[in-house]
Amino acid sequence: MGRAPCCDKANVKKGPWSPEEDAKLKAYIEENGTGGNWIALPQKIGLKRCGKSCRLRWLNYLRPNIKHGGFSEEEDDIICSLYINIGSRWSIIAAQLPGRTDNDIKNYWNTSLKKKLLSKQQKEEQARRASWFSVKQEMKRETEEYWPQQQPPLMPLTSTSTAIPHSMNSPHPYGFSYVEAHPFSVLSPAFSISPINNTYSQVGAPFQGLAGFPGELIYSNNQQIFDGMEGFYGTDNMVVGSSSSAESSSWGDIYSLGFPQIVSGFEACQQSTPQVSTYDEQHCTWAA
DNA sequence: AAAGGGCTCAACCGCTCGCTT
DNA sequence: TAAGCGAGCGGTTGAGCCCTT
Repeated sequence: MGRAPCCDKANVKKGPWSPEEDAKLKAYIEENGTGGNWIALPQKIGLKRCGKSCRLRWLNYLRPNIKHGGFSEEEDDIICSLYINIGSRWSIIAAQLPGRTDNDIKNYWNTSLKKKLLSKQQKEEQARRASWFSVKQEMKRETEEYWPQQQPPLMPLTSTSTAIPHSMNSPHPYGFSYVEAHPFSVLSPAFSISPINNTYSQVGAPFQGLAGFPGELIYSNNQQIFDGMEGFYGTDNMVVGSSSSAESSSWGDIYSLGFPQIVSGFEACQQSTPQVSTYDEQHCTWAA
């Protein structure tokens, strides 16, 4: 058996509110308050409306000090920042913006702000890729110059690799990880370079690099990959590895603009059994 | 001037949460 | 403890407006 309806649907008016209805509702609430019972309220004032509809009308339109439209740059920044950190929790976001309703912010985000943010991120990502490309070339040069012949073939520096900045709580907060984006099903090795200390390490046994070559060698398990993204987007709430909710798919939309290979790769990775590459010292090769 | 496609935003729907009995 | 109920929330819809052709 389904849930009982909150009101008699047959005798309830729907659609836009008339000025008379607005006036009745506003006058009553200003004089008596809601009484903590929205369901009973329309009957008390003779409105053929659902209690939920009255509540919505009051909260989103009739309530004093409501601001409509004309969002400022500062408000945009607050909304974007909160959305990135907590997702579509509109009521929480609205609580940070006096005079704004959750419905208003939700509409504004869906119609304007999302597009604005995404285009901004695309531009920033283009600029970032351009600057990281030169760093990658420098790394390749240094690798070829310093790395001894007998060492493992550490990092296939190819056109598909991607650089990701570290988070502030990373051991090397000002460095970045270098991730081979494809294929993700075979977890590819990755570099993580730090200007802070000049040592190499790797997941599993420590790896002794050459003195003076700054960085560390890691393998791209999920944690390492998303360590960089976490710092980049300023969130520590992101649950990596859980993509079943609608919320996380919207996160994917945002993230994919910044790191399209990583998001698509991560999704592919989730669907496959993770494999860890190991180095065969005898044959000087990596094997999955 | 008219058509139609896109956009905005008020309102609805259905779900979850928390309180009460 | 479980069921019932209302409040609150986020997703979605659709009427009306605006802009382009």
